[in-house]
Amino acid sequence: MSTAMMSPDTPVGMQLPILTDCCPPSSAVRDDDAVSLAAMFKALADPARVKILSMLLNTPEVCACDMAGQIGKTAATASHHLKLLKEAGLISGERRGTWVYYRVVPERLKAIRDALTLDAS
Amino acid sequence: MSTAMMSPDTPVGMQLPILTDCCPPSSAVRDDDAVSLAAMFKALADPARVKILSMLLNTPEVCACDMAGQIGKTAATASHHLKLLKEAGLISGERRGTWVYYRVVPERLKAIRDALTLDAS
DNA sequence: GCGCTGCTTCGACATCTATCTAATCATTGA
DNA sequence: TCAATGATTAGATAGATGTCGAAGCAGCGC
Repeated sequence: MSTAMMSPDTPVGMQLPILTDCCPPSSAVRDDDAVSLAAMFKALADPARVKILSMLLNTPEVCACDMAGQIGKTAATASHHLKLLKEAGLISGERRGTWVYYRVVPERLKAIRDALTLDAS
Repeated sequence: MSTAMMSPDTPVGMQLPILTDCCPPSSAVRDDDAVSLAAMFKALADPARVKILSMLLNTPEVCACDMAGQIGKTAATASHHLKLLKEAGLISGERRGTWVYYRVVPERLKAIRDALTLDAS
């Protein structure tokens, strides 16, 4: 596991900085940050949920009554996916009479985008 | 399922645009786009893989020999996660002698960020 | 060649997930 | 109140996933 291993020889011709250790010791993200980020990614790790989010990115809000048709699944399955997206904080739902309308939560999407942005740029 | 349903009554006081249909008929993303996007999200849907990616965002490249230690799992498990990230096109690995170095694929990250960006902004 | 070390693959197992049908809850209108 | 419609939940099931130990593969140094 090499806790204090010497640097592996840098091949001739490499212009990369020679590190004093095999890897930088800096821990990348805190454990709980990694967990919460992974939870958001997991919420998007299904084509049906990607479609739902995409619909909501194109339109201010979408009625649940059309979700099932758009993703080609039953209403129960659509409701399941909407629940997962809502639990991840990526969308919010509001009942108005008979129908339930969903919309995106922009701040959460920004959090994901920021986590995927290179430090150098 | 309402293929041509009349708009549900907009509650009094709503300032939202009155739609002529319950939902806009425009399909959000193509099926295969949703599938490939979901595959990338799935590749990030685990705290260990989020940590790995985060390490690679902070450093130009990271030796596989330290991945296991950083994520707190065995080398076999780390290799498994690295394989998934590589198969999703999010990272690339290069063997140089004894060690294998991984780095991020910036274009793929940008593709994800773009998919999460609101059309209005 | 031989051993050493690092990385990957294999096999197994417990857990989680997507999907459906059926049942239940919520709201409206008669 | 009752029936109708939309949304959610419950239960069941097939398939996917994370994890580990063990085995196999790839370089390096002797």
